[in-house]
Amino acid sequence: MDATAAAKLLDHYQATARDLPWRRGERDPYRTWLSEVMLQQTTVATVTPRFRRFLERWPTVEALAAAKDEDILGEWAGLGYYARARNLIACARAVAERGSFPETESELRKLPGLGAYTAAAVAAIAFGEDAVPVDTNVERVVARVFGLANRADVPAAAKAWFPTGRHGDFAQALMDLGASLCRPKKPECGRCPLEADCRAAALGKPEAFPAPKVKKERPHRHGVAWWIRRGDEVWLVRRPAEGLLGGMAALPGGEWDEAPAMVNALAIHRHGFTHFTLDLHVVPRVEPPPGEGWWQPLGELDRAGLPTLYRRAVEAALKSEREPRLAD
DNA sequence: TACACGTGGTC
DNA sequence: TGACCAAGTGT
Repeated sequence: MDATAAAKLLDHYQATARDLPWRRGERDPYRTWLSEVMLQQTTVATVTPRFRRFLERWPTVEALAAAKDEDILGEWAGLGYYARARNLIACARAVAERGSFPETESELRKLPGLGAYTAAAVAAIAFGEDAVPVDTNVERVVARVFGLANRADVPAAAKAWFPTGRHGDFAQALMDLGASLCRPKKPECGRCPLEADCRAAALGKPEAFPAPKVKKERPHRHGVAWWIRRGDEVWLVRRPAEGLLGGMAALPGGEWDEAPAMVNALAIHRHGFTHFTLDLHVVPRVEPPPGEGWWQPLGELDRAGLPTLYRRAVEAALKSEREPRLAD
């Protein structure tokens, strides 16, 4: 692939790029890092308002490092993949401790939550290094342009194609193209600046590149969440720091099992995780179980920082209390 | 390498 | 409506 195609893509990007809030702070490693972590496996539409809120509340990495864990986890609630938030906290404190962000890909890579993609993205975008960030968009666009069915062949092809001195812009141009025209399904090759340079388009089968991943079956599980009221309050707990929804606020309850729960539930909320689905049976109970927890006013549930599973389960329970006949 | 790890949007 | 998918990382 020649430099002309790369130049065409950069021109197209310059002409069409959206005014995303983190683009204005591209040379600010804090803003670049924060946006890249939030964008891991999460859409631009979801991230945009959350990024603004984070930046308003914690304008610098020092401010974020000084914040309480529960405040940061609460602000992350609903964004998913909560290990990202736990790593965000650890990373902010490591950076504040050393005084500033490291400025090379290899040093960035050592920080918690910065894997191969994010370290390369921050190095390229914030520090102008010729690092090669390969996310799912870059992978797909490069696989199509070069006609690579095998994803393992993509990084080398990408590295050869990225124009020297423009890696940050080029990565964003590829990601933007992947999100807009070069989509997984029904790509708009007719509007793509790279159509004439694209092997997959020439073959007439852009969707065949890269080869689809093999999908796995999702098991179904059941669990119990206790619904414990005291006046206009409900008993909440904090989940263990590790594992699923680690460190997040929650309704108390036991382990999730594959066996159906034989209990009389106030509500049953079905929730889909990445690797299994869950029927959470919300069951009334009088006394809190042993252990730490707190009474959360029902009028201040938004401030509890509940992940979506529990936010929806609480909504279902409240609805069922209001309209017992309509309860499932 | 393969799996755990959330959620919301799209078709 | 269920499958697919998203600016991936850690183990």
